[in-house]
Amino acid sequence: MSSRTPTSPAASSAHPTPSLATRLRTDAVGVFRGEDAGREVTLTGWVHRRRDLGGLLFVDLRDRSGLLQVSFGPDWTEAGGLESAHGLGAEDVIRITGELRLRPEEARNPELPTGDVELQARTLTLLNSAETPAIPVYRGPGDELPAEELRLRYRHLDLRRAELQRNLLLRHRLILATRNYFHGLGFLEVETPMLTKRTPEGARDYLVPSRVHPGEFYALPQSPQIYKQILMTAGFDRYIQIARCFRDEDLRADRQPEFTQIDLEASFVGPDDILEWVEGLMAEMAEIAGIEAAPPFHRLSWAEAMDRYGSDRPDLRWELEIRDWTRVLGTADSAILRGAVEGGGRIRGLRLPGGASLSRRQVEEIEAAAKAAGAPGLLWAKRTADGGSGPLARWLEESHWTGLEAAEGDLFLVAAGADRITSPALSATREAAIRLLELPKVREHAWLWVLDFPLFEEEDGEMWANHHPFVLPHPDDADRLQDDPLSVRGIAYDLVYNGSELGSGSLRIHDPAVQRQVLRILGLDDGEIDRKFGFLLEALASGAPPHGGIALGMDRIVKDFLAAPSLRDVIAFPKTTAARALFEGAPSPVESDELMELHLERREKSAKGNNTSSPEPESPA
RNA sequence: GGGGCUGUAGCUCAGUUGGUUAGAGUGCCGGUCUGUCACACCGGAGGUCGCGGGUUCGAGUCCCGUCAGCCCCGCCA
Repeated sequence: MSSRTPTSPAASSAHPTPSLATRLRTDAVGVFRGEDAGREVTLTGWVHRRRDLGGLLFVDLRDRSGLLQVSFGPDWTEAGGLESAHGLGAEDVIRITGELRLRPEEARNPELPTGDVELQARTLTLLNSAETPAIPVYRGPGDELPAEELRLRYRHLDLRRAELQRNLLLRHRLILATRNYFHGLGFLEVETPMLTKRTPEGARDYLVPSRVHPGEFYALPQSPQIYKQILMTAGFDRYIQIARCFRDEDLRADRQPEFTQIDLEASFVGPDDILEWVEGLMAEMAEIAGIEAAPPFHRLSWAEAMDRYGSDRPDLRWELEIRDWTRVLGTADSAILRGAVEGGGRIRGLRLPGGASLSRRQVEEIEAAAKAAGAPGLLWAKRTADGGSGPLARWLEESHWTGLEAAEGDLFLVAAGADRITSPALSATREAAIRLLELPKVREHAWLWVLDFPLFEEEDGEMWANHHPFVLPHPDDADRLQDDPLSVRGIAYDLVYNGSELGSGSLRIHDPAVQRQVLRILGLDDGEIDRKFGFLLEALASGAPPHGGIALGMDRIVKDFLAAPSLRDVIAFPKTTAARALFEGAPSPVESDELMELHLERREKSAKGNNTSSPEPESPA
């Protein structure tokens, strides 16, 4: 038995591919190399491409392992096989028996892993013919991909492409590695329900009507959060699940309504236990994906991240940092700057050496990004040979320029006011400036932990849990919980890779009294608390161990490791931005008797204008 | 819910200031071809210009509406 190099598209490390031989074939097509010449094989696969020279005919045979050229000719192919080979079309499914031969020296193809050999077909069997594919599987150099709508509509064809096969193979290997890794650490995989109780806060739930209980609904889980905490109280001290989660919110390129989390929780842990486990997992995953991850990862407190980068998930591939110029510029004779400082705000900004080369139009593009992030405006100035230019420059005396440590050619981008406004604006400014100036990266793979998030945030006078209501208050801050809750940090941590949030976790409250207190701060009265969280409080009161965990976004991990443009490229059957499945056509209307059984009634959507109600393919009259 | 981009042959795209019969490449069909690998060459078929309405002598092109896909804001504890 010869051990061959696997040629699957994502085989980037020594991960052995088992033989794909079956009763119908002796091998997969992509495994063959020069040393296999002389072997008698039977292979199956799809017709990828055909080159018909009349007397000679070549077919690129494809399966998930790769491509292999099959040659047909009168000297080695049975007459019947030769004749039907001329009629083969793209995506026909065939089976070929013949001998692997070294290709003539001048006819080898160095671009193909199997390019030194070809299968000389003796017999050909058409296992299934294919209609002309609606979208091509083959993609020539310079060919654009078909429209995304068509790729989703004909997903069975799009998924035949090597790129998507490679993506899903990597995904498989990462999931497998995850299970092995946590198994090795003593974690147990426990499944939790998909038909669950509606969660009172957070994202919109997908609801499932109950047939046996009129008017009542299950919810699909947004995450197994409460279940895993209950598993901790039950004594399963290390839990893991590759968990499917659902949130009925509008989509983005990095957001699908249905997604997969690596969900874990452990008892009797400190935050560093979780962080180190996850760092170890990321190191293993990164190695599989061929990217760099060297624990321990850099750590920033939430406050520091907001201060230096304006974001709770800064992209540290670039070093550019926000500076505090409150002292330096607070003396400038500008109403905006003075007002900001007098109002208790700060003056912060970015210094961009060489940034003065940007056109006014480009600087305005940066300002537009800041405004889109909620800033009323952005002040800017260029340091030039004869002083300065830009809206900010008129307020600047020479002493200000000195305080800014300005050099000729610098661009200064400044925002003034409360941090909660200027931080997001400066983060957007930072990203736009990096893009427009094409600043060089200082590293290709930036791993980061962001720690100590505030427990609460206030919006329109209401208190909200920053993460979720179960995060353990930081012990140093716990005495302020009642009087100054907004200043209380949680023992919480986010994993950030290249500016993308890959995971989020915390230690949890295990004292039912503290849990009740936090829920009260969030505005729930005791009745609501018992109704909505009674089962959790009951579990905590039964002797819950200190515990904590994290949830990592599997889809995003695969997407970011592949630098794929969209989550749709790492999910086999994704939804569109309108949450539709174009291939199978979900969601779809149901018959009214089915609705009746579920105690539901369809309400006509009130029509706009003087249109009557929308047409509905209901029961035929 | 809001903003933006896109929609023309199976696929990818062009289509000028509103003006004769809407084009190209590829795929498809037919033919020639024994070392191709984006095979080559010859010939052919293929169109509800997303859909509906309007302006106009005349609309792929202008206007209004609508549908779909994508990107963004809101939303996503």
